[in-house]
Formats: sequence, structure tokens, C-alpha cells
Amino acid sequence: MATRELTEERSGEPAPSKSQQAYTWLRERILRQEFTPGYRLVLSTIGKELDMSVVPVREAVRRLEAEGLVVFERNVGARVGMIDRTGYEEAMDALAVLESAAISRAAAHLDADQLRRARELNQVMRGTLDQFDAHTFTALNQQFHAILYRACPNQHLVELTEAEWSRLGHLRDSTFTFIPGRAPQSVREHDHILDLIEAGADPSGVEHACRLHRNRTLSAYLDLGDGADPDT
Amino acid sequence: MATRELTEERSGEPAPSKSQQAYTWLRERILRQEFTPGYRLVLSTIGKELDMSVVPVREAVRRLEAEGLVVFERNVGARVGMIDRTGYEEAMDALAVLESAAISRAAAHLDADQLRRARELNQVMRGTLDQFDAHTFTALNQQFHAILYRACPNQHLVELTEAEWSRLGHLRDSTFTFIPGRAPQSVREHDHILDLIEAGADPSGVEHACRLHRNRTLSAYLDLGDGADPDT
DNA sequence: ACGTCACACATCGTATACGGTTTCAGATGT
DNA sequence: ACATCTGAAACCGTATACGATGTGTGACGT
Repeated sequence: MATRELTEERSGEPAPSKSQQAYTWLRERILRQEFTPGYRLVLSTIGKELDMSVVPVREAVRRLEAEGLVVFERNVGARVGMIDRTGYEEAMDALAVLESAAISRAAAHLDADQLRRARELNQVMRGTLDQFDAHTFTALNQQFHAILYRACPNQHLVELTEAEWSRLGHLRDSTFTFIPGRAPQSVREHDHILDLIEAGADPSGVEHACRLHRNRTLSAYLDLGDGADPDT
Repeated sequence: MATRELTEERSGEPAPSKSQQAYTWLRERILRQEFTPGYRLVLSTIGKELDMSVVPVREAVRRLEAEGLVVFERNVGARVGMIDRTGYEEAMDALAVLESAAISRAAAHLDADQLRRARELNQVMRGTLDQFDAHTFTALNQQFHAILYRACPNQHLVELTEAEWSRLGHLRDSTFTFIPGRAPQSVREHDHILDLIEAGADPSGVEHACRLHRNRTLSAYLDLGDGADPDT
């Protein structure tokens, strides 16, 4: 019982595998944007940093690759996934499809408490509109959406939706940075969606509203013209 | 130039990495159902079979795990993913969402030739109805659907759709084995969808039709009662 | 006969080692 | 100055080795 020091663990905890540690660690950094898109992930370096050999790190990287957060090139190495303009549009489109489906299926399962919390969040967002900050607004926005789609009884759909959020999320506080003007409208649409849900609207109505909401965001972004590339 | 024998390769080919070989090999077997759900994937055995060490095999397995084709248990090992009834329903539901979205976006891009081939395939399927064989029917059905959704300009959506087909496909010739009666109706609906596309119906109409098509298949399966579990 | 314990075996998890490939800098020739 | 070649350093790909963990089997006691 002398081999365990660095990871705090009380008797019950079996201590996660190194491969798992590496995975979590990397994923965390990428999502926090401490490792920005294009950042070179050198296996040996990471291994040293985490005090493990390269083998577990490789596995972690592979998993992240399969999730689309990392790209890997043979004999060259891994880097944090960049996403070009098309990639961004495609992911947004996919997210529109998945998330809307999830929320429409979640509608009937959202209890009063969850709806209240969603309203509150949206109110907080409304409150930040005067002294707008894209970063916090994006974070709140993500939380708001999460409350809704997570209530979807189809767990698989939830996972697919979250995967898509991740792929987009690590890019930056993308949309609202470029189109702050979109924020107020976004907040109004949020309330509208909540209205529909509370009124017990039929799923396809909810789904439609969610798609509109997201597609308007995408359109707003696209209408910007080609000046601001999410890649850069 | 003496180290390369087993994989045929002409000068230009850089020979895929072992990790990649293992991945392809395993995926192939799983999809072909040579490795059936629940099958135990022992790393060392596979390594010996493919004439490589366990390291590349582990990586391959990790990737398959991330795709949902394989489940992995710490210190125990990997096995081909089983799917329980809920899992099946969830995946079918997700497929309905994804594929319908893909096809609706593909509609405007399908050329005459692709549509003709789709019609032909459907005719072949119709032809097999008298002496019905679930296995071949399922294969044809998959091809038919593939022609349609692959034309979707959103490549990411196509990938998500194919991932879902894989997760379901390796299960068996599931649906039509249990509900052969669903096949004729399925063929009719295929023609209907093609009609809509050829008529230039609007995307949401196409999407709706595709969802109906798939949801009816799922319902047919569910109506069976709980006798036939896809897990078994 | 049945439940429990202990030990051996199968298999996984990770470290280390080494050959192969890519990249980059600096030297060389034009 | 510029293009090209050459060599070394950086890094990846895979094999081998060994400790750790889980699983099954047979002895033992009741």
C-alpha cells in the first residue's frame, strides 16, 4: 500500500486508470481553451507533465480523435482540432437537428423546477445585455440549453447533442463574439420556447421553434460576410 | 526491402499503420457479424492473429469503443457491444432524426442517375418479397437508404448517420427478421419518398416522410411485444 | 452436500526500449 | 540572394517486459 500518493483517494475509490486521467485532463484543457485549436499535442511532453509514459496518453488522444476534438496525422502527431468555416456550418446544422429533436422529446418531461431554473437563467442573460460580455453570455446560453436537452428521455440523443456542443464549444465564444446584436433576439426566442413547452405544445412545434432559434443564430453569423473565419 | 510480405502493396502505398489495420480488421468482423455481440475481444489473441503486439490492438479497440461498437471494462477487457431493447429504440430514434435530416438536405442534390438506381434497388427489393429473405432484404434496404443520405451536402451529418447505421447494423438483420410483414409497406414508402424528391417537394416534407418511414418500422417492431429482444 | 477460502492462471495496464519517419537548419552550389 | 541537398534532432510506431487485477478451480471445513 505504498504505491499510491499523488491522486487523493479514500479507500473506496479505485483510482482512475492513467489512460483515463490523461483523457480527462486533455479534454478539460481543450474545452477550457487552454489548448487552443491547432495546438500541438506532443505525446512525450504530455506524458512527462502527467507523470506517465506515452502509452496511456496515446490511448487518450485516440479517444479524443474519435470524438472529433483532436486530429491525428500519421508519423506527425496530434493537434487540437481546428474547424474551418464549412466545418463550423456543418456542426451548427447538425446541432440544430440533434438538439431540437432532444428538446422536443424532453418537453413533456421537464418539471416545474427545471423550467423555473431555465427562466431564471434566461433572465440573468437578459440582465447582462446592457454590459454585454460574449464570454459569460455564451456560458449562460450553454447552461440554458443544457437544462432543456438533458431532460430528453433518449439518452443517446443527449450524448450526441453534447458531443456536438463540445466540438463547437472549444472553438471560442464564437457566435456572440461576432454578432453581439444577436443576443437580445436570442433571449426572446428562449422565452418563446419556454412558453411553448409550458403550454404543452406538441413536440413537433417545439422542435420547429428550436430549429428556427438555432438556424437564425447560424444565419446571423453567415450574414456577417466572410470576414470573420472561425478558423483563425 | 525484406520486411514487407503479408500486405500486398505496390510501391506508392505507404502501408497502413498496424493500429489502422487492426481497426479495419476488427470493424469488418463486427459489422459482418463474424464477431457477434457479446463476443470477447482478447487483445493478445487478436495481436497474435494479426501478427502484431497488443499495443496497436488496444488503440484500435479504443477507437471502436468511442464509436460505440465495442464496450470496454477496466481490467477485464473488451467485448463486442451488446444492445438492449432501450438501446435499440434509442438508436433507431436517433437514426430517424439524423437520416431524415440528411435525406431532406440531399433531396435537391440527387441527380437523375442516383434516383434511377434507387428506384431499381427498390424494384429488386419488391421482387424478393415473394420468397422473402430478411438478410438480403436488409442489405438491399441499407443500400437504398445509403444512396439517398450520402448525397447530403453536410458531410458531418452523413458521418453521424453512418455511425448510427453501424451501431444498429451489426446487431443482425434485426427488424425484418421479426416482422417480415413490414417489408412490403416499407417498399411502398420508399417509392413515396422518391416521388416526393422527384417532384421537388420542400425539404421539410421529405424529412417528415422519412421520419414516418422509420418510425413506422420501429413501431412495427415494438408492437411485437416483448418476446423478441434484440439483445438475445 | 454446500459454502468459503486460497492459489494459480488469464489478461489487462503501463513502462521502457529502439527502429523508422518527418521536419528543420545549415551548408553548398549556382 | 535563392534553390537544393544533407545531416541531425524531434517525435512517432511498435515490441517486449513486468507488475496489477480479476476469474475460475479445487481443497477444506462444516
